[in-house]
Amino acid sequence: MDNITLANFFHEIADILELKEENPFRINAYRRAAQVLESLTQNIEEIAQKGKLEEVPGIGEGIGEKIQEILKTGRLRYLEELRKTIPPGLISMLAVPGLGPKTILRLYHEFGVETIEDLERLLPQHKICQLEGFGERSEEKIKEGLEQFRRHQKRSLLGKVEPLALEIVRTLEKVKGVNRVSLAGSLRRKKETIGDIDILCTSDNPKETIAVFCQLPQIKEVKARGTTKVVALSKTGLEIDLRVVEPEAFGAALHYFTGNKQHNIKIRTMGIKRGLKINEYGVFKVEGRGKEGEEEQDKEEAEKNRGTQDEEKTKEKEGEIKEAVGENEGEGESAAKEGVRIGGATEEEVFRAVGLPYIEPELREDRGEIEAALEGRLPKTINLSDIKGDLHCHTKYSDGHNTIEEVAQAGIEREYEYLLISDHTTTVGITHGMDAEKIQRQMEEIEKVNQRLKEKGVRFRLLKGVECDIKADGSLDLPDEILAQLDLVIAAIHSKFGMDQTERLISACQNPHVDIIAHPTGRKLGERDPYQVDLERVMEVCRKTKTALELNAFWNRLDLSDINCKRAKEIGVKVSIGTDSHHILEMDVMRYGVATAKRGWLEKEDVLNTCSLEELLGWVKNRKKSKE
DNA sequence: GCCGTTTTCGGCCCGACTGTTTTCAGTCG
Repeated sequence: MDNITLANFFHEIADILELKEENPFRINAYRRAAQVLESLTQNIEEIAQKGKLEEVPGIGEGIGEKIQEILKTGRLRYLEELRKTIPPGLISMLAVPGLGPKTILRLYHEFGVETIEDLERLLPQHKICQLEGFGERSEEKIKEGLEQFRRHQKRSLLGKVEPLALEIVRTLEKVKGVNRVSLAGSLRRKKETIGDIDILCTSDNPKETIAVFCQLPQIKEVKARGTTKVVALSKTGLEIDLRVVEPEAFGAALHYFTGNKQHNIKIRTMGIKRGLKINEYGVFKVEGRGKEGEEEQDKEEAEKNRGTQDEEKTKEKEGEIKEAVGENEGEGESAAKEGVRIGGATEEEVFRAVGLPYIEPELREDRGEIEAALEGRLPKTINLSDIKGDLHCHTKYSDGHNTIEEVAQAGIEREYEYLLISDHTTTVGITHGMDAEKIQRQMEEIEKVNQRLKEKGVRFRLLKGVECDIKADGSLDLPDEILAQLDLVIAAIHSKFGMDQTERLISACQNPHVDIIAHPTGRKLGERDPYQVDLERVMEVCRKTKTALELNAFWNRLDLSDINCKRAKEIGVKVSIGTDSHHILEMDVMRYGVATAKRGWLEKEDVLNTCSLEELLGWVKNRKKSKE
């Protein structure tokens, strides 16, 4: 059983327990176990076989036993019992923005609302606003939440969201009084899918900045607006959060809003052990923290309530507190800023405060980066500037838009040393791909272009290649004698996605001419799940045959995924980053590939196309020899 | 349910904003 399927058992338990208003820490334990399972590079089944389940952080005795049961029987009795205790539709309602367990349960008990459809039918009757504790606005908010849910059931893809986000960042940078602007959240971590856009800035005039932001042409509607924070909806229906912070808190806020949640919790917990309080306002030394500190906690409580308490009642208390924290703090922020500030202007200061070196945003997923940082074994991850060429490009010879000459020019503009022309073969019918005759013609044209560039003294070379289809029986779509003439051969699956692809991919790897397997799992984000394949076995064959696996940089694929990249590295398989571009403008998606490689902990030497041209051709030669 | 340089028991990150009520609960990130 794969880790994701297993993780879903625990997500479901957490969802149900949430609706049953169980102990939140217990819920979080299940949630955390699910997340840990999702980010493990090793198959949990192997770990279980070695009896090492409980060595996995977040998995203890209870969850360990449940995993064993699932692996053994494919079922979990505990979950099956749990399911009987609540109507199944309630779980899906948790996904509606603004609806939490309390509201869902209330609506269920008052009106028998069991599904999202029930809720949609109830809304026009205007009964919700008559409930105690609810009003016109609450009902309106539920309606808006439902609309947002319907519109945006799926998370958005990185490559679709990033351009809009950068456009807003650039606009904000020009606003008077704004000093620094940065993306935060999953967008900054370059996660393959994005829930919302988080933007952070510093400003001389926060009020004015917030006012300007709310008027931006990209904004359709403002959902919430305070003195430091705005929640808005873009015209594309995506949520955009803006936070305005003070310059001395920029690093702390950037770290905090970049996440992810588990990473933050670990950092803050490390802070607590050092007598520090870490929040979005900075790093603070708190006297008495880490010990009993009851007095401190009382004070904290009082502080928390300060901004909201009745002025008359708290006058006396307030006098004391103001003395303790200083007069000039903003309302409601004083509690957060309690203690002596020891850092927070930069993210480095936050990490340093807990004894860590800087950790890149792409690594902040609580996948062992904090432990690695502590032990001084953080990877020196790959950067876009390390990429020496694109190893997957299409031209007019199949379904690409540009000529060979144009593609070469685009490669030169990106300061590449080389670029692999890799058009489809004929089996991929709709692409009008290449047969043996057509590819001969293409090779001749590539030679001519290379010759012209050489004469002009341009240090750039087009490589002759192909994206050869792997047929259902594992054979390739071009004869070996043709493949032998090419500089590099990519092989990929484009049909019969229903079958198990393990043997099909393995036989392709074993062909002496195949250098790279493209988009190895066939997934299309938000469209198509990965096909059935035992990637572990394929990777093992790749290691033996020295075949590289592609990280397809196109944002709707990003295949290999970050976690699979990490696994490839562990097994010792090279990763080749290719854009699969069908238009020269698409060649810039390389940055999403590099970001995903970073998220997979890949270093320069793990990636094939960080090699110079000579090294690359040497690698091919050496690989061919070892396959013979 | 997990975990331990604060503990094998008793903690578990921390704050903003909204709506409805007037002191706080709910939700979100």
